[in-house]
Amino acid sequence: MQLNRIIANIFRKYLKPFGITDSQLSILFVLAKKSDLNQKKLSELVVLEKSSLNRNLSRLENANLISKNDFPYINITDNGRDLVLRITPEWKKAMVESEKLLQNDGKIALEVIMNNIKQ
Amino acid sequence: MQLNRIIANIFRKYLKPFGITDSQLSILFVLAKKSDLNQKKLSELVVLEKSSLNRNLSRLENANLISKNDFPYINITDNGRDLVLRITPEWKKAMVESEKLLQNDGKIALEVIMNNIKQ
DNA sequence: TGAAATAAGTTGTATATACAACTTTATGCT
DNA sequence: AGCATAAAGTTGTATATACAACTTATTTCA
Repeated sequence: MQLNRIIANIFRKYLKPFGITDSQLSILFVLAKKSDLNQKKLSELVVLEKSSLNRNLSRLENANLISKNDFPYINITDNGRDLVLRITPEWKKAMVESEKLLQNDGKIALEVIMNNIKQ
Repeated sequence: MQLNRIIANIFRKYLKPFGITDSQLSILFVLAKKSDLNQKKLSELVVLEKSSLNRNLSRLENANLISKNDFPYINITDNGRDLVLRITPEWKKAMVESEKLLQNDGKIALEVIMNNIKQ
């Protein structure tokens, strides 16, 4: 559980300059790939309770990163796509830093999965 | 990051009947091993910001699981040791469930993110 | 087609966390 | 010893989350 907090702190550090949280970035990543998802589907994809998702969507809408205009479907805005592009390098840095930590704690199952995906 | 939430939810589910959070359990685990730690040391061991630790200690003290009597050192109470013994089986269940999820769903969730990065 | 039932979306509330500011305690130095 | 400085501990504040209750939208079926 400590690892959860450590990794969360790492991501927070890298994402703070963009005024966005890791949950919100996850949402943008998904929306960048798929359009016309409703909140139910989105909440399953990003594994956020529906009320938490709903509030994150409000924040993202206020920041003009997503649009609720075509209810009930949620779509990313051009602004949102632009942010995803700009933020990805920082996100990668957070990943690298997290992976280093995970490797140090070799007993953690997470590491196995991360390595698998890295191929 | 989704994995963080999934795992946190699993632990919350198993620990809820005991009225304790995963952070608080981490603290008890450490205190069961080592005595006479001050808050500074403890916060490093459990990787909790000092104010978060401080508030968790207040909660644990209210529940009579730890004692602040020999300031500045924190010690677990007999009550606390007893809880650790009773809670450990449930904690293990949470670990098993977490590991299963990591193997089944974690990979898929991470692939979604990795695909977004490739673009 | 329209009412009942179900699902999706939103809001209310409590809790946990981090950062920053503040207070208290400990340390160092003359 | 006593003052200044640093460290540890506490409190103030904002944010994110989950669960529960509530509202709105959709589906089902007679």
